[in-house]
Amino acid sequence: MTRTETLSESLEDYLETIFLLIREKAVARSRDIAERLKVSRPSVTGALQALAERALVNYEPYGHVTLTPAGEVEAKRVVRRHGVLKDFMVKVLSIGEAEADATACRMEHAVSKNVVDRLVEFAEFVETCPRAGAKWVHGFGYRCQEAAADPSQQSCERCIEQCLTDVKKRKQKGNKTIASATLKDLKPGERGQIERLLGGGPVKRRIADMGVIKGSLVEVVRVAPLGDPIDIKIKGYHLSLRKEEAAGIAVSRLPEK
Amino acid sequence: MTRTETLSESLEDYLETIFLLIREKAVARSRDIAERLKVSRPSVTGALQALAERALVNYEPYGHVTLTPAGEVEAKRVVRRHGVLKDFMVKVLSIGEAEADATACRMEHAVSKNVVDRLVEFAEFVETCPRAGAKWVHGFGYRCQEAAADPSQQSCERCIEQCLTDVKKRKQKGNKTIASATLKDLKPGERGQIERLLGGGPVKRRIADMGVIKGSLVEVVRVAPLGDPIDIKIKGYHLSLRKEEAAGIAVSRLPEK
DNA sequence: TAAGTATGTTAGGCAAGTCTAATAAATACT
DNA sequence: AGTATTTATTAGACTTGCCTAACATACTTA
Repeated sequence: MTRTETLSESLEDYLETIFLLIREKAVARSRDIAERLKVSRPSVTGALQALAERALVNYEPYGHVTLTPAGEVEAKRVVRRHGVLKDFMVKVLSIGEAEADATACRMEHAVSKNVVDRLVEFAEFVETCPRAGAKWVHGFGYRCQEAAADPSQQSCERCIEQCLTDVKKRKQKGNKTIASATLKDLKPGERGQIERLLGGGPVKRRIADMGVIKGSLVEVVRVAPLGDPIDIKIKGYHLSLRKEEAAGIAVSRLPEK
Repeated sequence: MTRTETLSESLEDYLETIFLLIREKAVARSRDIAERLKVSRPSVTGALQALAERALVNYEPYGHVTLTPAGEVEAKRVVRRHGVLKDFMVKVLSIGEAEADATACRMEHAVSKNVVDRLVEFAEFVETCPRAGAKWVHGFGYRCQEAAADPSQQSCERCIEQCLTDVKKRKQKGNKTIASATLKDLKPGERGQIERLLGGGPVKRRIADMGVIKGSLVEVVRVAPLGDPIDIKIKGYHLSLRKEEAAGIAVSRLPEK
């Protein structure tokens, strides 16, 4: 009668790894899990049994491992936390990929949904607001030391003026392009800001459930060979859309980072 | 022959708690440690023994617990990580005190010095750069939604213009005040930006060791009754300065958050 | 100063998570 | 098809970190 409601860090790791392996290689073999997690094979077996007991994976000895619906939900939550933390470290804090990944692995067990959401919002804000923007963020170590070194803060003034002209430019250009682009038109790696959700089908519900509002950032992760389905990332969530669905989401393109 | 080099999360927690208790109440009693950490008394004894084995605390049965120099160094590192993470969540992410504290408790074991340092730099940058600033950060959930809702981005433009005039104002006022203030003049809670380190004594070395440069943020945490010593926070480190030492650090006052 | 109470320690047990060594099943290769 | 090899599992041991119960020491105060 081992009825543990909370998932230990260790089990979260296993669940995450299983999810990612299934994504990547279609099946999650015990061997691969052990390798990724740097543990012995028997440890994996033990974890699998524990996860099965909690009804998060379908497991039987020597059989294939799959996630139950509940397990998938849980795994996605962990994966999202990991991704958000890593993204934040890489894009905002300018930490190297490898270190960000390793740190995210350890941090992902510690943060609540609330903190993750704030992190996403903040990162979006920083990358979106013309007063900040990706360039500003990446220069944070340099530009403002310069400003501090110069008490008259000339450089800050210049910097802000530059920003102001950027906004004006964007404003002019913006009015032309905004109406035309939809999510379907973006290429992998491109990012956009949501303008409107046309057609109120289940898609609208699905992404509205994630707290997506007008102005939220969306990134196209992958587009399948025939343009269908389209893999997107919104607010740290991954989502798969059919081509027609993506066509119903009006976005304005965002400049590459 | 238990020679473990790395400190477990659990032991880090004990070390941190001991350090804080000594700070607050002069002595760390087993009872209080147990209460803070929500563990039983025997668990504390066990942890104390483990820490003593690692030469981080001076411990003998029924005796007072003190930190060894090595233990103090380690404890300070943990405390700093905790403080930096919490500060970031509270000040930048606008997370509530309680949740930020609890989350920091769990995250503090996961982040490397590098990440902590970047976090500090970024938070300082955000709070210092006139293009961002505390007000901007706190409004991040609101101001830019407004901007996004309005494709012509009028509000952003206004916002930036406001920022520009702020800089001009600060520039005028700044030239008068900068020269006069030193760290000794700040009251608890006030923050300033380091202008110069006058006199090259050991203090200069001590704080220069922490990566403090011209422009770094400094916050006065506590001033003892007679103005000596002064407790300050720099780059997430806590430091105690004598009055004369503080007088040798020229700062420009920063507006309250 | 001699109970009586608060505080700290030892002993012993339990759960989680890991390991190695040995065994069983599945897959691959003549 | 039958052996070889790879892959997965069981068994058993160890560590960490926690607990409760019982015992030991230190402090308090009548």
